[in-house]
Amino acid sequence: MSEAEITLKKVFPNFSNELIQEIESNSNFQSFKAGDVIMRTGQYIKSTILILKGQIKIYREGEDGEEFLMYYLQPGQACAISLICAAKNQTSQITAKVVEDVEAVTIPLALMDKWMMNHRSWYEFVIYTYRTRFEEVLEVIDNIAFRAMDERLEFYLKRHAKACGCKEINLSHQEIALELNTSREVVSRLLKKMEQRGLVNLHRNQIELLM
Amino acid sequence: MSEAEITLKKVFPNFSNELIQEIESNSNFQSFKAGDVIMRTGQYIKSTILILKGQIKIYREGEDGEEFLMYYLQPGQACAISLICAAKNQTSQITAKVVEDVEAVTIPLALMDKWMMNHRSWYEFVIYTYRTRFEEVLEVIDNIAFRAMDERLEFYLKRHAKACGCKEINLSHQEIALELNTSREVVSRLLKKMEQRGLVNLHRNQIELLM
DNA sequence: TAGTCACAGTAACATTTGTCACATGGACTT
DNA sequence: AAGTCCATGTGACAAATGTTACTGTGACTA
Repeated sequence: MSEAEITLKKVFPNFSNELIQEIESNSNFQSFKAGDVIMRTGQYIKSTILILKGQIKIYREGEDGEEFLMYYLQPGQACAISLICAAKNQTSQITAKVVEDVEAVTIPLALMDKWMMNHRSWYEFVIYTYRTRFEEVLEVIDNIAFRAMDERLEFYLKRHAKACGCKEINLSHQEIALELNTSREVVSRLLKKMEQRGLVNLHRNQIELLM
Repeated sequence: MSEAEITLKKVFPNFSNELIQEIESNSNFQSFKAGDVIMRTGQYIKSTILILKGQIKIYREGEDGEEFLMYYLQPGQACAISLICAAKNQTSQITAKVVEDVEAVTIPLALMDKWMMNHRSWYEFVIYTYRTRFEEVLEVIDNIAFRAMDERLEFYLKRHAKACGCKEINLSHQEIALELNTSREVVSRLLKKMEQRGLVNLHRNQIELLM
């Protein structure tokens, strides 16, 4: 096995060996820097991306440039939207921005379709991806439909902590406000209340979760 | 061709003849009355449903019984969530309620999975369903994330008119409020403003769209 | 050291939305 | 006709959120 194949196997343990070989011989290994925008609303989707390392933020863009967080992509995952849209020659309805430097494999559209038929493990991966993302998006809807900003903020912080695997969140109030589509002042206000309730400790550019 | 096959072919023109035969010989034709709840949050999904006639409302349920409209299912469509969840033995995260009397075909889980591999037209149908529903859900997110209640109400009315194919919407303010997760008074207030702007005419139990 | 900048805190106010209370008016029943 | 629903209209107020304006503070730099 080549080194690339070993990496793939580690990050995507459910892929069959034949599939991994196909990926390795047909795809591009690429790197992206934090801050890069990989995909943008309205762009045509020509390929999908399998994440090997790093983190990508998927969000919906409002008319005035608001960013509304949908979910994070992490190693072992792929962008559900690109998997779906790729089926027909479609433009993206979301924006993908690199949060932590990323190493990834890009897979051309044509192959994906072929693999669905030929590789059971690819088919299962795609279905699994659809399902989990759909669920995640449903949860997002729950939050904005049924919950007030204070609960949404709590949910956001927990999700973020889970994504980075630690209790210290290094974001400014401004950045959080953007992702929740509210204003910095509101975030400050609510965080202050959370601090009074003993749920967080606030520092400069850092929020320490106590939950 | 049997009568059932002719109906299927008419409502699902893209299905291959072999697929239609398989559906006809393996599935149950069922009817549901308006008001029936076909699927409920937390229930196990054992089958999916292809709609032949009528209309079904898919919504998300809040903790206190709020109903938040996701989308409508119509003839020629299937529930994306059931297609997805069916892959693994999964509980439903949405509720499906019949709006207009429905005739439908229920398809057991096991067959769906088999057909994905054997029938190209089924595979394409499933992928298409995923994609369009995902897009619809993204639009819903846009609405609640970026828009205020007045815009959401307008959007809701337009969508409803489109679904029923007419300009008269026969819903009470109370029903609309439920689906937008707000209160009747707010809906009344906003509708009144819309009437003043010449966008609608208000009658008892009916809203006439002028847009 | 002084200046600058980004981040955070906060008071005051505006706006939107939710809630309560009550009125009106049509449709239907008795 | 009187009574009873139900849908709707509306004023008054409460609560949540958005906005404006200003302050303080730590970090960095000229």
